Amino acid sequence: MATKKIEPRWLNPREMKAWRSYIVASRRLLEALDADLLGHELSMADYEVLAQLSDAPDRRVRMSELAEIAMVSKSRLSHRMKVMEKAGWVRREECLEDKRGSWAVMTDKGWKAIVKAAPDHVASVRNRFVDHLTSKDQEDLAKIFDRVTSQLRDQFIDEAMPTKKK
Amino acid sequence: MATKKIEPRWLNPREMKAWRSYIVASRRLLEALDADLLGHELSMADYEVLAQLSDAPDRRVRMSELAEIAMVSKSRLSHRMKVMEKAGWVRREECLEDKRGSWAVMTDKGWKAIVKAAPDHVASVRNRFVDHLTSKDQEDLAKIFDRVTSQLRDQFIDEAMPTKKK
DNA sequence: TCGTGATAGTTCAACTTTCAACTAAATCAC
DNA sequence: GTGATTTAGTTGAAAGTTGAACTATCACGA
Repeated sequence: MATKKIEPRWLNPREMKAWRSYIVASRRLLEALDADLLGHELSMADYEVLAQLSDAPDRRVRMSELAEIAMVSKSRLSHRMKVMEKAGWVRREECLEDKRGSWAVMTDKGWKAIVKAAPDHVASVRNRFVDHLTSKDQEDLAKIFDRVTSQLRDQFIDEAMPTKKK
Repeated sequence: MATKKIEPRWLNPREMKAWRSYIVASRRLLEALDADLLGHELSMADYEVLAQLSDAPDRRVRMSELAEIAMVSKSRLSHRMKVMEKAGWVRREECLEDKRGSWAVMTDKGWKAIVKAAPDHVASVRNRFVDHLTSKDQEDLAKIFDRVTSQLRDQFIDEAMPTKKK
């Protein structure tokens, strides 16, 4: 790999400000949201898993897909499912269509847990974040971050297929 | 504690979109930035610690302050410092002014490591994030997230001192 | 100057996450 | 069909993180 030395383009003050404001707020925000969920014995990541599961048809999703939509690794999901299974919130069922696979299924107890946690979590998201944004802010923000996400996806595709050009 | 049952104010579609766009992009972004730093044997959190240390006068900061500005817990910092000390990037020195305390000091080797990592990290922050924002986006974003941070701080103060009103 | 409480920092144990190795089943190429 | 690859998911060990308990020191008031 040829390593041409390129003078780095440092961030100008405006760029730096945006980046730092974002990163600082994000860390503190996630921290606060996690703390707010503590009373329900949930982390943000576990909440996300349960929320996605509760949204799915019949409250059942294939493990791989759940990992994908809840944005956790398969391994991590596997471990967390074991814990949440012990808590009685979820259950795993074998998949008949694909015998390698399995279904993550939400139990009634899990449903009750997420239904109980959701109002507090939403209140927390409001208090800590959403209610401090104007409608315009919300729209701007969605636009910006959608752009960031789609760019990340494109870059990921590029990196995964280094032979394909562009 | 009186638990008055309040009908939760769910997020409307605009609010939900903003929140989800933000949370999805943030997770993916942090993931990508972390992956980009892997080549330098650094995580974002460790990078932050070293960056803050390298910015300090004489590249030395008291442990508590370093934990504060790098946004990690004291316990976590203590553990990471042990690792980074083993790597030869930092060193701890006893504090003469306050014998309970200690200084985190960056070594020459640590300085070289951060100087080597920084251009790649900045490029990564650009590629993944900053370069996809217009100047206006950057300004909007900084304003929004500064607001979020200061609100979080106010809430934290409120929670820490529940007797004080407002 | 004593004692009480706060602060600085580390450590231990419990828990969580990661990464690589693994099993088993599906799919593909010929 | 059959061998090679890919995919689904789990596991175990190593590494990382958390939170509480702990030591040592400092700071303050009586």
